[in-house]
Amino acid sequence: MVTIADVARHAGVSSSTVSYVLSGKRAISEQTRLRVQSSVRELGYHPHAGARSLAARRSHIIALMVPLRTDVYVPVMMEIAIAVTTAARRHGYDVLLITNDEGPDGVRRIAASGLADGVVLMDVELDDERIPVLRAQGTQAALIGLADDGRELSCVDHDFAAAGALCADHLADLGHREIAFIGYGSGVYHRHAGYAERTIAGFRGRAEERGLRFLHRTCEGTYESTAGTLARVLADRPGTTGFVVQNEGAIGPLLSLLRTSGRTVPEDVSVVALCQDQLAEQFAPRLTAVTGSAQDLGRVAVEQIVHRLAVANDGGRPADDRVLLTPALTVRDSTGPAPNRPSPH
Amino acid sequence: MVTIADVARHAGVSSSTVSYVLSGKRAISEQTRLRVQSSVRELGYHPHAGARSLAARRSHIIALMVPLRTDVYVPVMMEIAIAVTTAARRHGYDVLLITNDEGPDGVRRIAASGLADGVVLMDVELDDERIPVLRAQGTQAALIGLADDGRELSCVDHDFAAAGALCADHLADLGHREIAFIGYGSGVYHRHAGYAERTIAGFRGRAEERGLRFLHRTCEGTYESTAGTLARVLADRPGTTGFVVQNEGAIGPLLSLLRTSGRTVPEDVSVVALCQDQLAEQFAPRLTAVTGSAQDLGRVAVEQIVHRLAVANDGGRPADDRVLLTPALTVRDSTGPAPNRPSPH
DNA sequence: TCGAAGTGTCGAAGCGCTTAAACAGATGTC
DNA sequence: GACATCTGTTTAAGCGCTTCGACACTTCGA
Repeated sequence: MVTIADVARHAGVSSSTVSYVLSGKRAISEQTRLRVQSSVRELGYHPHAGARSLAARRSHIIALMVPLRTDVYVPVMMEIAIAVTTAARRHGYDVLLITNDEGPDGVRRIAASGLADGVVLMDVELDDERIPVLRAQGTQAALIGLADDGRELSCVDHDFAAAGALCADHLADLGHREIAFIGYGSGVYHRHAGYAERTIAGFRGRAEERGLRFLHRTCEGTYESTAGTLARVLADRPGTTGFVVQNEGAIGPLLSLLRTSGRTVPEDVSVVALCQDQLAEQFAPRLTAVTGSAQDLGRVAVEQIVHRLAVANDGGRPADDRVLLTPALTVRDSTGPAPNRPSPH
Repeated sequence: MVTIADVARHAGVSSSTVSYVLSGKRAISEQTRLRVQSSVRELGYHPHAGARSLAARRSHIIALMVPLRTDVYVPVMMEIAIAVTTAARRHGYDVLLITNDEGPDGVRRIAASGLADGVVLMDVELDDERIPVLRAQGTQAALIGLADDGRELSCVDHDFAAAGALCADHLADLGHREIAFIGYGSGVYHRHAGYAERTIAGFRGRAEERGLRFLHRTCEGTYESTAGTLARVLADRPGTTGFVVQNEGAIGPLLSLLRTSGRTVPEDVSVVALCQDQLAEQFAPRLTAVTGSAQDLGRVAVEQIVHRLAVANDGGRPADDRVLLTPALTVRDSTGPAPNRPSPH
């Protein structure tokens, strides 16, 4: 193993000089700096992470707590996790992966052992039991999802309300008057999952402003469930010409079922999906979709933590910070003008 | 921060005694042990990870290198990552997430800095450039996927050849004689991705033994691509009554297209999928599928590393180890006896 | 010309832990 | 009763790094 002392010897300086060259915390002459840097390269020196974290009391590790089982679409979670990792690397941090089944104790363990300098929590619930632990330990954290009580915390999330409103606007603009909102399974709403509630609230608000009639129906995302939901929608509101789908699993079945029932998209009915663009592109027809960037979510969370750590390190008290990412609607082939046939009501 | 000295003082012993109680590396009287343990609990002591890794020269961290972009179905990757994490915790390890875009340098960095004791590599290619680095650094590793040269390495993967053979057997047993194998996009085969090649080889071998005629066609997994592939298959071999699908993205479109073209599943044609059970359950009809456990993949990889570390720590030289997990076929509603109508050739 | 201020480097303490070696006391052996 | 053995505990030496304070040297202002 190559140590800082080896580098120092090789460059003919003291080890503290090598340390200062590497950290940039003190002025070092150009000449010395270059000599040290070339020794580092030549010897393939990498500082020992444990020694560093012991001496500097910072591990340069961010913990990422992912939900074990989730109703969040898994590829999106993965995208966030990878974005967190690459963003962290850009700031000189590594990412420790921990699962939610460790619960609040996991947060305690990571923080108390100095394993991580900060924590990114995914799938935060409105009243999350990990949050009091963060406060008690004084651990820097960024939450993906909005907590009930955001005091002294950093949060980032999609602006789901805006996403819902975008859907309503788009369909209203196209002249649709009867809309069905196909949401997540009922369990998600019973848990009061923030993203689900905020989306439907945003949609409802805008739909009312624009004078739309609409129905909100839950759907588990399987073929059978989607078939049942669709049948009920068409029975209750046969004049429905617009669909908003938030459950990724329901999209394929819905398109299939609409086709089978003799409705063409977008001539007879329009479909707007709340899902990532990549998924929206995979269906036929390609779906008009409202998307927020999962990558940005991860990146912003990391930047929030890095900022909090910097402030805390300078003896400051990081302020709370709440970022909502604006979603975008991309028009594709699944939405068109409302058909002219008179609405049956 | 609570240190080992605090615990020692609280329990009225020396700090080395506390250390020995915690590690179990030396005999400690029952009485002392209990006293120390209760002090640990009372003070909420967690050993400082950096100090521990510095002194013991082991970080108790396993690095997990995930592919950045992949043709592997993302939820499967996530399942593996989570299985690695939970398995690692069971053995007292944490998991550091690193992305493949760091490449071989990433492995070097992690190993040289003592950040991780071992590395799990996902999505290993037949001739992977990270492997020479592992050998050079003497880093313990487990590969998920089979490397070209497995000397002194631990590998684990699904037995994709057996999975392919299972598909052939099942369709042959049902009396099908003309089969189409819908594979991954051509890029996957050009890269000589092991799992794709081994599956098709296993399928081909068994198909020939059982006297099946078959066609292997690539498919990118989008709706358009699947439509094109299916059209060509039906044009070339109109008598095809059995389909094997390996590309997760092609399943939905294929079922849709078969229905549209007037073929019912499983009365007219049978479909076997190579995908996880959870996905197979989501379609209508529910799919007969061949599955290997992604969780086992992660668990075995961790066990391999933990074992290698234990052997290496005792001064031994870990042997190579290659585990192939046996896949299972679950019969559901998408396969049935071949129809009686005479095959047109 | 002298002291003050600035610049670049070094020495050494110490971060919290593990572990080899020493040691104290009980127990067994001849 | 002297000595070896075993058990349980402590002492102390690091592990490789960061960082404070000291120091030597240069530059500057008065």
